[in-house]
Amino acid sequence: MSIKASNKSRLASEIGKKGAFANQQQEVFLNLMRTQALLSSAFKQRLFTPQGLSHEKYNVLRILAGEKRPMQIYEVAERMIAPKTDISRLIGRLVKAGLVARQRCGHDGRVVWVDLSAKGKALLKKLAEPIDQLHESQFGALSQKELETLNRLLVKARE
Amino acid sequence: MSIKASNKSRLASEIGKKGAFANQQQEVFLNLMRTQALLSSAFKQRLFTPQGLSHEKYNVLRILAGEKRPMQIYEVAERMIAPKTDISRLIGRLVKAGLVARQRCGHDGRVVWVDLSAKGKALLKKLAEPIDQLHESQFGALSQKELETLNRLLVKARE
DNA sequence: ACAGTGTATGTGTTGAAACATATAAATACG
DNA sequence: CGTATTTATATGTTTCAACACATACACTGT
Repeated sequence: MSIKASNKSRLASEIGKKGAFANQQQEVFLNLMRTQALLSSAFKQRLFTPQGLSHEKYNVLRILAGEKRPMQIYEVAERMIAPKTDISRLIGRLVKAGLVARQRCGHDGRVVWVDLSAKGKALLKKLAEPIDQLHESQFGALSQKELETLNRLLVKARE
Repeated sequence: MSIKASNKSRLASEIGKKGAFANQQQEVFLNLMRTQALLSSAFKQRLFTPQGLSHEKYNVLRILAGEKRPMQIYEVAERMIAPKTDISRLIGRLVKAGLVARQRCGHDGRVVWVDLSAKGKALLKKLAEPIDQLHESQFGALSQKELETLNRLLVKARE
């Protein structure tokens, strides 16, 4: 990447004030930010806020539901969309909302197990269909092939 | 989209617990969230936080720099990546940091003009090259054609 | 002129994000 | 064994975000 990068940068600076590549990359970056903001705010407004959820709260629930077992707090933190140092208080808020249960481990006094409560499971069940519908309304215009391409390029940009 | 959507939803529910389309769309959605979080946090950590900037502050500066003229506060708000109701305090923080100047309009007492200060311009100039480099490190692995495709699909998902 | 409506900006308040730092338990190691 | 280090969770503090609401001015029609 380094050679390629320096070539591009040099080329960019030859082309003009801001090179073609820099502009295109910036355009993709802004586009990514905008699309993420729009799609995620639709989730927040239509589904999460009405249920007293935030993106982060929902993500904890989703992770626990996917794992189908109690998890340690740090495991949940590792799987969050964005790295989360402040997980204890987030779990605390979910406990307060009655959506997860928190229990100290007997063997290892450091460990806290977290699991979905019945209320948490019920909420996820209630949200499942609306979530699919919202995804469909957001991505329905993209063909399966386009979705695969988008997936591939998004992963590539992360690496 | 509505017919297509309902077909897909029906098909999805025929396939199983969660249909193939719903899963693929969810995967793209999570992928988008993750990639956005990763790329934007790199900007924050490497470039913005060291300069006392946030994404939102930087975006105001970027918008003003692009426009090359004083703008009204609401105009800035409209162009932010995410809709911003709480713009006054954001501008206030930028004024406090000396990065923009705020001036009441004579004719229309409601209007406030905002413009980059010399310090704000200098900061943007200082950041320009590192920003291009970071973009290059983030998107350098994608060909120009791939960037075009990614752009197109991201826009399509917004519509 | 003036009441009503629309527009532009500001603020009060609550909750959450970020970051450093703290506690507390387990493990490693001499 | 006792001390250091690592691991797991919690908290203190500051800053920011969100939402509703408030102010302040301009315009419109009568």
